[in-house]
Amino acid sequence: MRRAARKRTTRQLEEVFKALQGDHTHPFAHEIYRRVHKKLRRISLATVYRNLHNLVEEGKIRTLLLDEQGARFDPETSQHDHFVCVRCGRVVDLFLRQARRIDLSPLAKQGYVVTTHNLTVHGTCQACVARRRTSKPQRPAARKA
Amino acid sequence: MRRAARKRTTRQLEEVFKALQGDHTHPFAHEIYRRVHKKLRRISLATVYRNLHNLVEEGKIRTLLLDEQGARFDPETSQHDHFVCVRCGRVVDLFLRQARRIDLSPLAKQGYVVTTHNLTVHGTCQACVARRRTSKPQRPAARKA
DNA sequence: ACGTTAATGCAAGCGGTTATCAAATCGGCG
DNA sequence: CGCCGATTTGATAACCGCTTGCATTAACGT
Repeated sequence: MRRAARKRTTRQLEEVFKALQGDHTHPFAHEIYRRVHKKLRRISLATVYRNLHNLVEEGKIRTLLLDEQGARFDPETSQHDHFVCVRCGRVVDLFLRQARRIDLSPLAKQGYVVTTHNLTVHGTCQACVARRRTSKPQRPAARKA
Repeated sequence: MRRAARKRTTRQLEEVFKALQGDHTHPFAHEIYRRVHKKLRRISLATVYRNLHNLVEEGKIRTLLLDEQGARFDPETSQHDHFVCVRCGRVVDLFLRQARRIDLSPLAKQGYVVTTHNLTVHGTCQACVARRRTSKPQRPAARKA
């Protein structure tokens, strides 16, 4: 269903946006709800979702679909990539110089119109490597895309 | 929940595997169910999911999480990338020579252990470009990761 | 301030996926 | 080859993340 453009700026929208500012943890909607709920006790999860979508539509934040756990949200809208730790689920921003050099011109020559591209790297983060043989995965190790 | 390794080979498993052989459309589970159901009229969707997971675990097929529509399955297990058409939802295999040159050694130097990486390109496919101004998107245009 | 109408909060609903469990079936063994 | 225990299946309910319908609340142009 097509969503109409936002027309008003509500306290709820502002708080959802603020909850993501300066955040680098790529939280899920329920975590953003948790944060905003501290300020606006009566806000509902549906409103958080609606405002997240509004912000995405306006290009103020981005949606990340990195694993089967659901959508994450990222206030960093510039082109960058992500590393997903398959043990703890942590997501880290990557700014790989080389990755930006991916040559998509063969696609253009075939008639494709490219709008975006995403690179996601899966593996084990430093912290989880360190405790690799001493503990179990933090999450039901995400199957990767 | 941890899944035990498969111990028996059933007709259902074989048909699920065969339904994907030679397929390049990256179907969803329900489409695979539809195909297998023609051969095994009594098979249930749950069995299709179970056997898809078995095959993924054994490395015979791959799971693709490309958009919010759910998991797709791919019999091509060698390293390759994907193009997703945001208008019609079609997924095309990409074998980009340049993409394979992505240098992930900076990650290794920081202590990350890289197991896989996926590049997904979003845009409009040739067919959809051709009819761009004459028709509407085939699907509720997928938000991209 | 007022009124219009968008946005919210709540709860029900939805779609993909997974769990439950009795019944069917696989396959090793006699 | 048929038996029997263990695995897998089929049917269905449950689950989980997310969305939607609707009555109520609140932006904001006037």
